Amino acid sequence: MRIDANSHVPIFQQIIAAVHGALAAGVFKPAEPLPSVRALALELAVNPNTVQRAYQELERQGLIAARRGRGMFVSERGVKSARTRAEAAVQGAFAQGVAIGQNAGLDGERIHALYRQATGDCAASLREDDS
Amino acid sequence: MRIDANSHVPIFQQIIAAVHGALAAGVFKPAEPLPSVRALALELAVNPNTVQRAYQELERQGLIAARRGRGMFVSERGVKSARTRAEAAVQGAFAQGVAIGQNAGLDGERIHALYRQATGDCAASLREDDS
DNA sequence: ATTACTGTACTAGCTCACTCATACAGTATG
DNA sequence: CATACTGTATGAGTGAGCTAGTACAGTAAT
Repeated sequence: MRIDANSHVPIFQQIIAAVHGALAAGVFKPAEPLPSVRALALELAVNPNTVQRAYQELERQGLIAARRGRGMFVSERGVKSARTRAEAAVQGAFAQGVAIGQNAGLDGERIHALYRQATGDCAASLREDDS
Repeated sequence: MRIDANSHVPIFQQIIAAVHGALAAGVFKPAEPLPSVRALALELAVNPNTVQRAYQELERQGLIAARRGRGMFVSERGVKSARTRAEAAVQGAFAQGVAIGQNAGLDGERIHALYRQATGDCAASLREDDS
């Protein structure tokens, strides 16, 4: 997991997004443990509380469950729920794009053309893997 | 023009977005004057400086031009530029959606299905259950 | 010149969010 | 119990960003 300290996106949100993706993609299976708060904090060179904040939000979303003294575990429906959330996020992004286009007076055909361009140009949006 | 004071989006950005949309949609024509800083501030019940900040950004983007003592005017290429910007924003939103989907391991077909849903359900972009 | 409108610059205050240090609480293992 | 690991709570510090008050500057009509 990589964190961009220079990003305008808060660290804890980057962690949330990373776990979201990992869960949805099947990197973590249900009932599997996640890295401990301190271990992940050490790896990312951030404060344990920052990781805790991310985990707390993920728990609130029902993706993971905390067992005091044991660790954080992927909840039973965590993987499925993460995928559902990912789909909702994708759909939300698309809907936002459509809304912007409609607000600017673009017709449906033009908007659809932009979608085609975006799908063909999606490799450009994967510039998340820094060195 | 309507401003949501309770929104987490800064007022000046809401103004920018509104003018963007109005320009792209043809509400304002080139060389036409925009509402004065103070008039718009009064209408929106905000500080003139907040409007000024929005106008300043719009001028930096080349959409409008200020004439001291006269007012703010839509620049010659303002409308066209606004439409270009809107299209870029739409495409960016689509690309982001695709990126999220791919990161979550969704295949192209599933992503495309979500796009279809979004086009039919664009009101869903006002969802905000998680941060 | 006066008046009333335009945009602009400077600065202060204020709020909010992120991050972190520290201390507390529970579990497993010897 | 002692140790070493887990997660959790609290409060402080810091910094950034938004907003607003006030004063300055240019234009135009009376």
